[in-house]
Amino acid sequence: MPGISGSGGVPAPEPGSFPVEGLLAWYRLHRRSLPWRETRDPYRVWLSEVMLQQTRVSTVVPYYERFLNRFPTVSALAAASEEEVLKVWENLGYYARARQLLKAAKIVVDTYAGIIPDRPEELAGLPGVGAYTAGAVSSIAFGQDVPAIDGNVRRVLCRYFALAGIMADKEGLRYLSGLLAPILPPGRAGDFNQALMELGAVICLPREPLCADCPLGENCLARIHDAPETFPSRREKKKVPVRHAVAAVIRDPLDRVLLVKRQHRGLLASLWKFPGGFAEPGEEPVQTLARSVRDETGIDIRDDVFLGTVRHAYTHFRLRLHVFSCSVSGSRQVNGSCKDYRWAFPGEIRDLPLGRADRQAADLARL
DNA sequence: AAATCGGGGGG
DNA sequence: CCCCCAGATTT
Repeated sequence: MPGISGSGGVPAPEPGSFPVEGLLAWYRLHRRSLPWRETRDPYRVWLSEVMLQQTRVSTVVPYYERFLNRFPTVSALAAASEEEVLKVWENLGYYARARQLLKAAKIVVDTYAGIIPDRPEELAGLPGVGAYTAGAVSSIAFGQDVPAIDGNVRRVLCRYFALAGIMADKEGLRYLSGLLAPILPPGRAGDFNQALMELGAVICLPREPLCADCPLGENCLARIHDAPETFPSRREKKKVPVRHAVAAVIRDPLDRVLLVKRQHRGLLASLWKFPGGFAEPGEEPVQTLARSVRDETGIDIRDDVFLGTVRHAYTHFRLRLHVFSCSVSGSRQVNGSCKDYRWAFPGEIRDLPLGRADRQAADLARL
């Protein structure tokens, strides 16, 4: 069991002392008005929770509106193509969410008769729905008495109960879940969960918590210890490497440009890209250009002109994408191993889903 | 348990 | 530059 740092003469926390009513009252008064709070439609709640995974509220709002405008119901989504969904998702990141959401929508339509299940165990069986999302949808849309522990809730609980450790692994989350179980107000778990998240988002901030305005007040053990910002403990930071890659804007005589579709798994899966790839150790960009384009497409290029370098930060590496314009030397026939490709006009490129870096490369090439 | 998977906003 | 965000999945 994860340790509780109840040293220093501070009494161990009593779950019974948790000011549930105070928190709920604060939430009723201060809750932000957000699009997904105007409804209890399970599809809309589900969509919001998936979009909000590792993504800020302010970022999600416009995507949420646009997505619902395009796919108003789970059956409308289930009938969509992956490329349509990815295009609407473009620049929101973590594109596996979009592909899994589409898969899950098809499952709901095909095996649940279009009815989104209400129990967390069944929800968690859907692609892209983990413990948090299952609890959130179940409690918010269906009023089930289950917890939903996201990063905000984890931080609030770690502080209130002065819990040592990171508490982000399965064991830690199970412990927090056990802590919440006796606190959850029956029939109001949806509001309670959202209240905890809202508190983490606007009061119990990671760096500088606004303790003076906190409805949990003097009961918070981290505040009593006078060190709320030290909970939960942080992961060690690993330094991220810089990786170099090239992108080839290859034009044909009709002024179309060659695009290839990425693999269905891995980074930016199923999005489109310009031909090219990562540099081998010690390789110069021009060499990378010729080699990676030939490897990927079978095409030999000529007349390469350097257009510029796009810098982009991913979670576990930083990218420097060197962009070149060029034309085909010899046959325009694309390799059989390159499954999905197309010669696209600039107008068509704008309608295909691209990652941020490739989109910037397109801008550099004035496409 | 650790790595992977995006992108943007704020300090 | 750094950090973190309504996490899930794979290795």
